[in-house]
Amino acid sequence: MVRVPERRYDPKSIQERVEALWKSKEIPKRAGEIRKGEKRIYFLDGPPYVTGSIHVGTAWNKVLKDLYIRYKTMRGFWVTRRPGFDMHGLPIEVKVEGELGIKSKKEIEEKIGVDNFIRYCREYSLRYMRVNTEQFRKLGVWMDWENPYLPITNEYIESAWWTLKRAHERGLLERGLGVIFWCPRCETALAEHEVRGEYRDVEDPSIFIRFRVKNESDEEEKYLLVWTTTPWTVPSNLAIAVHPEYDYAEVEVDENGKSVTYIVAYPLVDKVMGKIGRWSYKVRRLLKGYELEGIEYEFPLSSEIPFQKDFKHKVILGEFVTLEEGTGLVHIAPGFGEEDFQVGEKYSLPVFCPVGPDGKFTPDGGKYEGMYVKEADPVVIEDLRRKGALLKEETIVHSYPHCWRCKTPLIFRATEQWFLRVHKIKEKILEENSKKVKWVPEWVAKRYENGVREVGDWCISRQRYWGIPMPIWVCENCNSFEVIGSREELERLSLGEIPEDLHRPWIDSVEIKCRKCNGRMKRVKDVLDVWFDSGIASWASLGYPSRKEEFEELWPADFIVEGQDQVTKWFYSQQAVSVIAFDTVPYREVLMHGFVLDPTGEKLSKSKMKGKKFTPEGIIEEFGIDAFRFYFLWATAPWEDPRVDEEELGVVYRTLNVLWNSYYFSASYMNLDNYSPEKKGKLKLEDKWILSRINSLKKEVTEHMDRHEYHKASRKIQEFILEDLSRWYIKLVRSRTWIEGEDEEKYGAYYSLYNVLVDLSKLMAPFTPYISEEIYTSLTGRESVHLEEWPEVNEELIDKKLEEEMEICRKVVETTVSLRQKARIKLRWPLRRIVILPRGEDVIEAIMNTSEIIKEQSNLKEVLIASSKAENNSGSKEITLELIDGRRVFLSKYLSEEIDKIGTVYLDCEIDEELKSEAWAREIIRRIQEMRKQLDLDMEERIRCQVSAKEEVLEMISSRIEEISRETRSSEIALIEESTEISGDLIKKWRINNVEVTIGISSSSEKR
RNA sequence: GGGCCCGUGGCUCAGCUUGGUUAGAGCGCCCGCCUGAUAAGCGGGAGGUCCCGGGUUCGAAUCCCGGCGGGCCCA
Repeated sequence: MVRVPERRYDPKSIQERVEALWKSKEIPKRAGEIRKGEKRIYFLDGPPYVTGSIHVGTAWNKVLKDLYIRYKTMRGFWVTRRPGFDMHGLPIEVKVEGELGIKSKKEIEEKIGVDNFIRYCREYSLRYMRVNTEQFRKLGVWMDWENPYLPITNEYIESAWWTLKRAHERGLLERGLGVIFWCPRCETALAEHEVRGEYRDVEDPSIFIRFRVKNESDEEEKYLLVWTTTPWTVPSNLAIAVHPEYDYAEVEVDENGKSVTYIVAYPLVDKVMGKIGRWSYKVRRLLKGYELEGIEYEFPLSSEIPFQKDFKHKVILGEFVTLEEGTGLVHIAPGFGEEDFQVGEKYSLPVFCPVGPDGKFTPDGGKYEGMYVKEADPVVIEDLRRKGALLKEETIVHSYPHCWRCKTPLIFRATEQWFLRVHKIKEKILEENSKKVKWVPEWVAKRYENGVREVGDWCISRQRYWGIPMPIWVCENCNSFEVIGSREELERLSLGEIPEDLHRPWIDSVEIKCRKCNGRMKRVKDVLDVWFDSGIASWASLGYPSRKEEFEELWPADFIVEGQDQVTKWFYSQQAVSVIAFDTVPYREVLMHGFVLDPTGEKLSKSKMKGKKFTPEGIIEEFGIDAFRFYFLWATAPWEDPRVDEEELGVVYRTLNVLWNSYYFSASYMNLDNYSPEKKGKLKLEDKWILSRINSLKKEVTEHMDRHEYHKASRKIQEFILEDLSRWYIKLVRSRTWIEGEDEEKYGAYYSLYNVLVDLSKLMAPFTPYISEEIYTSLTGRESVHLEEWPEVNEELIDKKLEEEMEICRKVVETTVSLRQKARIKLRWPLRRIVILPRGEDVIEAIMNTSEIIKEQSNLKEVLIASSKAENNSGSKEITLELIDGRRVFLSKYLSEEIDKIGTVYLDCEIDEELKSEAWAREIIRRIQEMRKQLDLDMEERIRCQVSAKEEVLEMISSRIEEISRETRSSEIALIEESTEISGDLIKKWRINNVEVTIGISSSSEKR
């Protein structure tokens, strides 16, 4: 039997009840297992980083995943629902440093101890993993929270080792000196992708300096002009690069009576000479860049830097030189710039790098020893000024990379690192990707390909602690190295015991014997880039290669979904390592989602709109979990950027409220009549219509779901709830639900409502798991909607013609009601008729089929169809219409309106005595009902009424006493002369159409 | 600077693929209505340079080109 629901939509109470049900019956667990043995879908969760609380964007991300898992499960698939977390790396280290109150890497080793530090990191990451898990749970996300994959386990670490060994075996792992991003605070290398998105505007010095060309007579002063924004790199300058094919000019200037020549790229002459304040100048001659090659120049800081004293500085050639900024001559410091390094290699320049890991000048830095690079800037500038080399000093605001966690401006620095030689497999990545991966939306594929073409080799080593230790052992003696692929392999080669935990510092003490020279091999101190952790997730989370079965059954992943920032990150890192390990890509379909914006359209993280309001908890507190979920799935296409909008959240809430009201309405009457859904009763036109509509809806929603058009699916659902179910169908069947006793037509309505609500709760289950569960279980008495199958479309019930006819019917009713409004005749007042002059045959048929509905909904006595307008009466207040049955109808007082594609509606506005009396009866009934409500009477309770008004009114209603009693459940209605005192539990004076009416009602003890 | 996406009433968005009625909803505003789903619901009205400028076309919000503004990514 159908239970009576709570009167009001109260998300919190629904959530509590439903949670309790899920818990007691272990529904989430069973939903995960219910499809065991069916076709599998390998869904792979992109691991969120476990710092602090989740934000709205993270919440949306998980809701999208949950929606997919629930939907596919309902469709009959056995979906993997294992969550993952990213737990290693700098972000955690930085947080832990904060908690421990330390500021540098040195303090970790000296004050805290690496072993303690690692324990803290583990504890911290597990703590936040639990925090985040709770937050995800509270979104109704059903993943296997008991069993997440964690990259800090030995099994996962071994998986990474195996992958790295594969890379080595295939010649894709190399040790090399390279100039890379370096964070002087964290004292570690950073990879390109860690720097992406971390550019921000900063103010830096911008200086023009001159280097005097050697071997010229004292008379002739000739200078090479250079521009830089990093003065601290000037002490390390070893060369100046020019583009071989560009034109360079020798520009002559008079300086204090002396002729001085500057060499500048010809197209930049005006700009540069202006910049350095040499307004009057002559271009003496033009040279090609290659003609400048080999020119020696004097280095102004050679007395400050011992290394520079005897070094011969020369002009070299480089294709990378551009004319976009500067002078067209580029200052080269091979220790501090990527291009500098590469061109330096070509010219066999030494990699002079007098800056330590902490960003301070080393003893090689001579005068600058001990200074932090940024502190050295003004000192260098001053020195250059003193030597007459500085021509212009100003500052510029430009975008400059920062450390993604501690926000320190990065420097470039030459160090020895380990690289994955991605450039060797780029083509393979792109080829496999285009062959095997489906991108949603399609255009992301283009974005992805552009991104992959841009990437360079991947520096995977980090000079830190909390990470997967690189499984590389280097011989102290011969410098050869060995890559270890598993714990078992390490055990075989080790000279001692292997620690239980494979993390630093314990693993560092393991030594192995060199195969080449029998020397001792020690592990490199580095840990792996944390992006490597997540990159291998598709197999590491399955325990491969330690465990093989799951991998063989599931891999590659069928579906992943992440934010647009992951296009060149996780979407890429996965493909890169997968091609290294398996020669192919690790997933088949990928949905990219957007970024949540604040109400002003700004990125949430940048948002000034702080406070609880825009946290997931804040929104859920106010609107409930279902509204939160539905809102984000409804507001925009997944791949677009939704703005958090309180009003729109309110709209979604109201939609769910209307659904609840519709359900309450249905369930309370079904309960009253002890209805059971086997009783199909007799289906009327509107019943067939709503059953057709729900089946059409199932079809549409399914199609949208399969295309990941969740916004379209949810909008269709919303439209159905509001337009079809609540605003139309329930209005139509209301009167049938009031019938007492056994009634076939009433059961027809119940049957339709029941089936519609059951199907609807299934369609909505992935979107709004709580309200769907509540509706489904209390209607059906079954265990859970989340153990059910996705509703199948019953094609036989779809009647498109009927749906179209109902559309016409609704338009006619709408128009009639609108005409009433113009005529200022309330809907409560019955009118004689409308006449419709239709556009076509289909309209005639539609109107004939739905005329009962039109009559009832527009409160009319008859609906007539005309074939034509009679002549001569256009423009006048009267009209004569030819009806299709040959009769004629004359309207003396009417209003009309044309409906697009349907025809013209004429509303007869004439009110005769009979209509008037009926109208008055309705007015009185309405007031009595209102008073019953005020007395909070039971629906069944009977009353006694007294009505007093002027005689004219009493007369009008006297013939309708029976009708009034029936509608108001009155055992007695007394009409009382005006000015006579009346009695009752409640007495009220009403003004009806400007007439005073007094009504008194009392509850009569006798019941039905 | 480059790639991709977006730009439609005050606000949030449909429509654009495949050019063709008078450009639609919702929210908000104003005015009404209905009501035993009722601390809800419904209707009507006002409100638009469809970002700007060119082009193609009989006809452009829609297709093409060039700008401007926003988002993500890359430099």
